[in-house]
Parts: sequence; C-alpha cells; structure tokens
Amino acid sequence: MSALPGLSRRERQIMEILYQHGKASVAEVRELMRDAPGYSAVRAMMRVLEEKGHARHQAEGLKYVYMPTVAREKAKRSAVKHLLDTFFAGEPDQIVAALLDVSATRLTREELDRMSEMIEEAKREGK
Amino acid sequence: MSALPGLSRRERQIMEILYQHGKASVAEVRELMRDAPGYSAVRAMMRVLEEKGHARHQAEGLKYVYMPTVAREKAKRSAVKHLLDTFFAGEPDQIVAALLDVSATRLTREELDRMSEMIEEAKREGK
DNA sequence: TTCATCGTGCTAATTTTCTAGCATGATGCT
DNA sequence: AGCATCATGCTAGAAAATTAGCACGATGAA
Repeated sequence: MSALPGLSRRERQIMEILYQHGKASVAEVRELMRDAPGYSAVRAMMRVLEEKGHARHQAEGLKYVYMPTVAREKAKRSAVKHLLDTFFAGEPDQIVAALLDVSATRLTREELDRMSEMIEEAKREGK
Repeated sequence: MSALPGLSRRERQIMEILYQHGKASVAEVRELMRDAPGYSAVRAMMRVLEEKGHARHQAEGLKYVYMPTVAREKAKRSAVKHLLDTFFAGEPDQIVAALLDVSATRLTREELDRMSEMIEEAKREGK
C-alpha cells in the first residue's frame, strides 16, 4: 500500500491524473498526459486499470468517466508514508522543510497558521 | 522533473532503494526488493538505469556500488513538489496534516518543535 | 435520411520490460 | 594447484506494457 505500487509507467501516469482531478474521461486524461499516445492506447490502459481494481468508471451522458477506487484521503496518506520512507527516513521534520522550500512563494499566511495550529495540537496530544 | 519520472516499475523500485540507502550493491538492492527477481535481472536493470543517467556506479573493492546521480536533496524537493501537485493541489497545509497523522506515534517533541520553528521562520520571512 | 463525429469493444502487433543462463575473471580456502 | 564462490559482461527469450486499427452504435446537422 504505498504510492501507486506495482503500476507500469503509463498506468501510474494515468492514476496520478485521476487523483489530481478526481475523475476524468478518456479524452481528458489523454489531453493531460505528456507524450500522450493514441486514444486507443489510453483507453486500453484505463481498461486494465479497471481490471486491476485501481479505477472504476461510470457512464456520464454518452461517455465514461473514470475515477480512482481508493479514496483520495487514503491515497494521500499512503503517498506521504511512502515519501517519508523513501526520502526522509528518520527525519519527518525535513519533509516540512522541503515543503516550505518548494511552495514558499505560494504559501499564504492562513496556510502557515493552520500548519502551526496542527503542530501545536499534536504537541498537546503527545504531551 | 517529478518523482522518478519515466521509469518502469522495477526501475522505480530500484531507484527508491538507492535513495533510501544512499548507495548499494546489486546484491543489497536485490535483498531489499520485494518480489525480488533473479540476480541477473537486477543487474541488467541497474545497467539500464545507468545508461539512462539515473544512477552511476563506482568500484568498491571487487564489486560495484550504485548510487543516484541526482543528489538526494534535489530529489527530495522534486518528490515533494510532485506529491503536492498530485494529491494536495492548493492545500499545502494538508500535507502537514497527513504527515502528522501518518507518523503520529513516532514523532518526538524535538521534531515537532523544529517544525514549529521552521514555520514561524517562514511567517517572519513572508510578512 | 444520410453523413460526419465521437465514443466504445475488441483484436492484433510492436516495443519495453523483465528475466534466465552461460562464459569469464578475481578471491580465498584446502 | 584445484575448487567453490562471487561478481561482472553479454546474449537471448518470455512476459507485460504500449500502441494502432477496425467495426459498431449513438448523436446531431444538413
């Protein structure tokens, strides 16, 4: 249960798009792919993803709209855990450092305040 | 420049191990893989990774020791950025929430303090 | 209606990934 | 020396991923 494990390159690419957008049609996914292959290729891969249980579809009007089977919340946590293990073993605080670094320009005061609050809360609970 | 982009399943698996450990021999990598294939298979894939420029090796004693070509620091940031875009678009503070949630049990007071300090620092800079 | 368009189902083929196997050279032990 | 061990270089095959193409049904416009 890590970050989209066992998936091929393309499959991962598609799943990431699905998580990013919540749901998407084949055409939408294809447009969002870099080095997008043919329409049929995308279609085939999404069918495989469905067979493997990672995605499901529902008819919406004429077309199919696909979405992840694993809820975003759960996937989020798995992804963070995986990231932690892979690059930040033993230094969970370093992930915050990287986060602040990466998104320095777009962080609002409110977001920073929320982070502080969450951490304070964790301190209270832990102590 | 995202999180190990364009890599096949096995290649990614290997690169993650290399980042996790800094460097490793073929045998070590193999031992750390789940569903490990044969020795030759791992060797071949590491050769490919080298051809693609993701890893390099140096002789250490008799054997080769492989390591990522992209420094861990840089890879860290790319990975965080990618995670942010994929699962946390627009809510960077949610990544902190997930982090606290996932590693709640193992977070020490010191780590939490460091996080707070970093965030306070960011506030000072931003304002 | 007739035609062009869009989306699907299915099949088949190509390309990559993944794997095993053999030959060779270095090391260390008996 | 002779042998077992370990690591590499290389080659070839099997398996999976990636892709294209055709046929069919639904839609909307001329």
